[in-house]
Amino acid sequence: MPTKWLTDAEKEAWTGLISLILLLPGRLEGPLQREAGLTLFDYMTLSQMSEAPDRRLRMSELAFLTSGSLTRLSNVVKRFEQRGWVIKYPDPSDGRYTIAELTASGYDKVAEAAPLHVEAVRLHAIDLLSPADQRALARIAARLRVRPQDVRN
Amino acid sequence: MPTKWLTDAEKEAWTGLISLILLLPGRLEGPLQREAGLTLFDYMTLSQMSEAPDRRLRMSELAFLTSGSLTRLSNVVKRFEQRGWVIKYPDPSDGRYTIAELTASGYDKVAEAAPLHVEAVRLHAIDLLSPADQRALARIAARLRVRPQDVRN
DNA sequence: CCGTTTGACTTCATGCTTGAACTCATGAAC
DNA sequence: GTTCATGAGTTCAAGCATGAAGTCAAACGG
Repeated sequence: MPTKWLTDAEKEAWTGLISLILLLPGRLEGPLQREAGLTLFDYMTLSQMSEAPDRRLRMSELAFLTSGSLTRLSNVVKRFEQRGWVIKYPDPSDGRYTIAELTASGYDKVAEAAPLHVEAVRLHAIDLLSPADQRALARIAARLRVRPQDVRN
Repeated sequence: MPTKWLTDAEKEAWTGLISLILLLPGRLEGPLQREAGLTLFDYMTLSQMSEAPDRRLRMSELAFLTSGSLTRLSNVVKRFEQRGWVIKYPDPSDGRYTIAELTASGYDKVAEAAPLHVEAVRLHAIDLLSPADQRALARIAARLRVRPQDVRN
């Protein structure tokens, strides 16, 4: 079964997408890493917790919201727990779930890191795009977030 | 100097971009990793070499083309060399540069991996987007590739 | 009840990535 | 010429990510 190759237009979208994927993580993570000692994924995790009701979420919901695997999240939250930013406990209503809750110290950390992140996002992305580009980007991302069925990975 | 926060429209572009960055690498890398033992960055590196004149490039050009750091590239190319996919030698015209050249065996490897990659790109990206989306994506990526000055990282 | 299944985590070994600190070739300054 | 400065590339240690295999709690079937 020969795979259908890409047309020129598709190829341009492809190269663009790949370069975004390879380039932006480093650019967006740099300031967070240097000045707050956080990875981008760390920041997104803390940020999602800080916006949740009572600043807590089930691990599996958090994994979904951060687009990460449960394995990855488990490791990250373990490190947070060791630094005192998060506490973990079984969900009282169903012991199969684990709840991760942001501590006051964890909240302080997000608040410290947020301006660094916003500034980096402006510098490397938002401020380089027109409003129409921004709408297109949001639309494109929404379409790609939907994962096709029949996929293992 | 307080950082300017994001408007709602900017925030949607931002969340979209972040989710792309966190989600797509894993999806695009899965098939390559499972069936060819390559990372996405590995594949892009081999692919760039295979398309270059005489299938060879200076390390620093290759780093630029793959959007990677020289450190990263050096490690990756060292592994390629050990597997016999690449040979390295100093540029005869200027000993400060190092040239990395794809071997026949390395070319075979790219040829083997290419259909896996194209299929994954179709499944997870291209085929989910309209032609207008594809044009927008290429345009957006082109704008973001331009790195702002005054940046360390 | 008791075994089985399901799904939510956790752990661990392995491999990759990163920044800091090197080495080395060349061109420039004196 | 000798010393410096520059920039390419490498190495190393530390930390992070991943998939496979494990644990454990609740639901389900008989």
